[in-house]
Amino acid sequence: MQEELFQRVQQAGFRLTRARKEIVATFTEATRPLSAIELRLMLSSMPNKSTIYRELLFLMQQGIVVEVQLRPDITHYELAGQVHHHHLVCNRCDGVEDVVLGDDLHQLEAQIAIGKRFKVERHSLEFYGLCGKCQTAG
Amino acid sequence: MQEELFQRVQQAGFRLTRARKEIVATFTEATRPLSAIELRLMLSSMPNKSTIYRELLFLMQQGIVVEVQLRPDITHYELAGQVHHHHLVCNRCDGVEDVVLGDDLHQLEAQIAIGKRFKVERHSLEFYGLCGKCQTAG
DNA sequence: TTGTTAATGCAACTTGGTTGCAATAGACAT
DNA sequence: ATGTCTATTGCAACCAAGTTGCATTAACAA
Repeated sequence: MQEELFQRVQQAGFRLTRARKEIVATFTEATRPLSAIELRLMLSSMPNKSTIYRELLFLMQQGIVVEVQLRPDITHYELAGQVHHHHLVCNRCDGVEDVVLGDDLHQLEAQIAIGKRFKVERHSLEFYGLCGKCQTAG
Repeated sequence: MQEELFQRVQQAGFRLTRARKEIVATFTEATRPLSAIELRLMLSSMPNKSTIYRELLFLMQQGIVVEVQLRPDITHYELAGQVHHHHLVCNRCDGVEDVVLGDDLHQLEAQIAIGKRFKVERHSLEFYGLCGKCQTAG
């Protein structure tokens, strides 16, 4: 899984550094989007913050991770190429869950293209509320 | 229109200051969401930036404006209580247009509440792409 | 007009993120 | 193994959006 990504990076002429490998590994194991700061704390080598940001940029350019904007002021990142999905963000514990929705949104996009003359390239859809745990936790 | 909002503020025991009036007026006239910085530049009194941020917080607490997150790192604000709508954000000129969608999303929310035990409080949906002008402008 | 205190300006601060540059370390050839 | 080349790193200084403490100002009621 990560091996494939490692190869891809190397075949594109880039190096497989310790930080890079650790970051890719962390994303492939993560079950939710991570912020740059969270990510840094999860790495045993604890690279400099500029390394983290540069690496995230690099991985985005390589199409390995994508940005997701879950909160104002904090950009999160997740592995690219997953099944197209959206996020359930708990307003209490900040937990994030994925949802896979039907293709209604693609129909919507088509309608918008026609009705508004706006060519949709991507959309972002986030649901905010209370996860099961936080609903019962008073 | 703004008069109603002015009264609401005053009846809640708060003052109708120059900045506050100008900000409310600017939002009622705006045809798109505004960032704090844009807003400040639009005000003839050019208040201090802390005033702007404090005022936006105040207006949110009063339920007069709401946040919308159109871009990473910049929070936009628009008048609350409008017909529920979403945004078409042009990736080229940064222009923003509104769309009013059917109630499919509310059905989705209901389904999520049941299927995922997640109680949706609000959602945010933004479409990013090219507006009509930018599609033809090469 | 005056007193009370909400609201403002200012300056210093916080935080997420960026940048220039010298030092380091992958990958490849020897 | 060793050296060379240059991608990548660390560091320190920076930037921009947004926040905060505090003294000053100005709504508004009396």
